[in-house]
Amino acid sequence: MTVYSQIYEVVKQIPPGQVATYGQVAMLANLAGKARLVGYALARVAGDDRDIPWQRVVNAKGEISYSPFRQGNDYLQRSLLEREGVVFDGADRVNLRVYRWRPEGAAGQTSE
DNA sequence: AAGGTGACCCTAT
DNA sequence: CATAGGGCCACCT
Repeated sequence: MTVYSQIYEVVKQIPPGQVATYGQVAMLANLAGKARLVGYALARVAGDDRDIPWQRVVNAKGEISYSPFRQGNDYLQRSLLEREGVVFDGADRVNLRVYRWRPEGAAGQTSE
């Protein structure tokens, strides 16, 4: 069992049509403040393990983290999300206010 | 066994 | 809003 496994477990829980930020996943995986590890962990699994919906993890801005190391997997990520119904705005970002995953009983949804 | 590496986030200017 | 700087580790060879 590794720390990364914890991250994967959290990512696996993200429901279709919704997204989570690296920081959010880190927090849920008990790694608050170590958002980078989430990215690093996913980099290790992308394209190798389909059991993990890595596509549903975006950065804090709601954007996909593009990187040359991903060899286009970043663009694929966008396609996969759009296929799930997630819509990107003119700035290539998703509205986290709408698509952000809310684990279990996440309350605090009074208005807005 | 040590070091390089790699998909981030937040605060202040 | 864009840029700059600081902090964060675990995994693989």
